[in-house]
Amino acid sequence: MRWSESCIPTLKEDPREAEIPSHKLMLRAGLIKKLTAGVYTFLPLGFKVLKKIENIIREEMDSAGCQEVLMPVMHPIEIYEESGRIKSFGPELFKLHDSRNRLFALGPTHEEVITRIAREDMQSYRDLPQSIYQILIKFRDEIRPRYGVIRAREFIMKDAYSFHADDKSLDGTYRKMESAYRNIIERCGLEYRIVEAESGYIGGNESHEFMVLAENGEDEILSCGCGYSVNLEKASAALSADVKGEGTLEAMEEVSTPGASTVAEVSDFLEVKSSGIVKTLLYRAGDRDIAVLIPGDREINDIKLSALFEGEDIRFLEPDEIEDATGGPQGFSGPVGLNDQIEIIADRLLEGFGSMIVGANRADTHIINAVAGRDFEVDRYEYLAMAREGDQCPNCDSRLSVNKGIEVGHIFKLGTKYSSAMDATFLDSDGKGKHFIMGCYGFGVSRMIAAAIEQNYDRAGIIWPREITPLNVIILPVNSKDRELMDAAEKLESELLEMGMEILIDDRDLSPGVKFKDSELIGIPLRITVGNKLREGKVEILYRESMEVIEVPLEEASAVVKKYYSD
RNA sequence: CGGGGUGUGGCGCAGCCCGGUUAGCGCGCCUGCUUUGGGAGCAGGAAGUCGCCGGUUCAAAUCCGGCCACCCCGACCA
Repeated sequence: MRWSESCIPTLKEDPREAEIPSHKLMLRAGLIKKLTAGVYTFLPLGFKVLKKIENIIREEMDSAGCQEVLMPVMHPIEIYEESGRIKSFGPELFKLHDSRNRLFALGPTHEEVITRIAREDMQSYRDLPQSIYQILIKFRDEIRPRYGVIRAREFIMKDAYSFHADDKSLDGTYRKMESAYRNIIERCGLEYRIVEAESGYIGGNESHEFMVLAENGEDEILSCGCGYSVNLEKASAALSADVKGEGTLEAMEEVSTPGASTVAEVSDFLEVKSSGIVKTLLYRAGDRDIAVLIPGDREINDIKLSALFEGEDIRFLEPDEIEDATGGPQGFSGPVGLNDQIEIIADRLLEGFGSMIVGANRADTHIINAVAGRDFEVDRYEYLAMAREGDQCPNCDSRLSVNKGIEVGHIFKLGTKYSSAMDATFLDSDGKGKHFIMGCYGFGVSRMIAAAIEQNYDRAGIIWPREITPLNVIILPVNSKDRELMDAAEKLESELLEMGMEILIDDRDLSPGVKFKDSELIGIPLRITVGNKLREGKVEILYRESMEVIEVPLEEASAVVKKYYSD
C-alpha cells in the first residue's frame, strides 16, 4: 500500500472539536472523520483497525459456541410496544416513518428481534441452549454524544443473546462469555477490570461490565487488592469503624445555629466533623414525600434511590414544599417530630451512629444527641449513599481504591424479562410451556478503538498494540525520488508481503521530517527507514513503543519483523 | 432538556467592543526551480455567500432580533 495513493489525511494541529487524547489522535491520524454530532466515517486506517477487532471478536465468539447472524437495522415500532421498551428508551430511540407513514425504529440493540425469532423457531427444550451473535451498527440518539467514537449516536457493537431452559444452563453460557470477553480484551493488549454493575435499561438481575482502564474513562470503578471490583454506581458505602455520629447518648437538645444551613456551616459552627452530622433530604416519590438521612459528607446515589421506587418519578422537594412538609425552612430539616405521613429512610451507614446532629425543622436551629429509635423512628435502612475511595471492601478488610474506565463490554443475565413481556415460550421436558431464560452480551467494537488509544499513546501519537494495528510495518524511504532507495523499499515490501504482513510505503515526495512525524502519529509498531545507511547495505528499524532504533542489513530486516510479530 | 461557549477558504486562528478601501495570518493545497535524515527555500497561484434569515444604516464579518449547527459541564450507555 502506497501512502501517495491512500486516503490518510493527517492533521498537524489538534482539531478544536476534540477534547481527550484518543479523540484528537483519531482525527489527527486520519482514522475517522465527523459527518455530524456523534456520527463518523471510518477512513481506511480506522476501518482496518475496526476489522481487526471484529475478527478477534468473531474468533472468540465462534469458539465460545456462538453463531453469527445479521439482524435488521430497521425495526417496526410494534416490537418495542410489545416489550414495553418504547417507554424506557424514550427519546433515545431513533424513529422514522416510511412513505405509508408507518413508524419504525433504528435498532439500538436487538433483544426484541431475537426474542421473536426464539418465540417462533425454538419450540422445544431440545432446541436449547442457543447462543447467537452479530456485529452490526446500532443507533441511539444519545442525549449528549461525546469523546468522538466513545459515545456516538451511530456505533458498531457486537451483541449476543442466549436462550436457556434453566438457570444452570444460563450460568454456563454466562461464564463462557465472560471468558471470551477476557480473551478479546487481552488479545487487544489492554488492561481492564471486570466489575459488578447495574443493568440499566437492558434489564435483568446479574450483570458485569468490562472496563478498559483509562484516565478519561466515563465510569468510575472501585476495586480492591482482593480482586473485588464494582462500578461506583452499584457500590454500597460500606460500614467501617470510623463512621459514627458526633454527640452523646444524653437527652437530645436543641442548639441555636444562626445562619448555618449547609453541612459545612453547621460543622464549622458546632466544631464537629461533617461526617458526624446527618443530613435530611426531602424527596417526592410518586405522590408521597420521603425523607432520606445520610451522613453529612456523603452524596446520595440517585440510581439506588430510584431503584427503591421503581417506576415512580423522584425529585427533590422545592423550598416552599419543604416548609409545608416539615414546618421549617430548607437547610434545617431533620427526622425529629416529622409528620407521620413522611417515610423516613436512613442510610445503612447510620446504623453505626449512636446519636446524631440533625436539623430541628425550625430556622437557625439544630438538634444534638438525637437517637434513632428513641427520639424518632426510622422506617427502614437502605444502602443509599454513594460509595467512595477509602470505603471498606465488602469482601475483606482492605480499603477500596478508585480507577476510571471505559466500558467496552457488558454481560447480563436477563432471566425471563423479555420472554415474559413478549410471551416467548418453549415446551420443557415435563410437557409444560415455559418462558425462555435469556442472557445478553454486548461489546462496543468502535468504542474499543478509542479505548485502545487512550491506553496507548505518547506525545508523538498513537502506539498500536500489535494485534489491532492497522498495518504491520511502515517503510519510509527518506527520499522517494531516489531510485535506489525506492527499489530497496519495494524489495523489502514484497518480502514482507510474502510473509503475510500488511505494509505501508510512505512514497510521498515530502521532506523526511514530515514523514517521520506522520509515521509516529499513525502509530504503526515498526518503521523501517531506508536512507543513507543503504550505502552500507543497512536499514533502520524503529520500535514505535520504545522509540528504540536498530540498524540491520537490508536482507535481515524481514526476519526482525517476523520475530516481532511472532513473539 | 438546563447551564456555559464557539461559528471567518481544507485545518488552526486574528479582525467584531469602537460599522468605512480589494477580509487578514500560520499551516495545508496547485505550478515551476532548488532541496531531501526530523514538520525545507524561492517565485508564482487557486480557494472565503464571514453559520442562516431578517432588521438598523449612505455603508454590516462588525450593531440589533430570530433561527440553526457544533463544543464543554450535568442526567443516559456498548
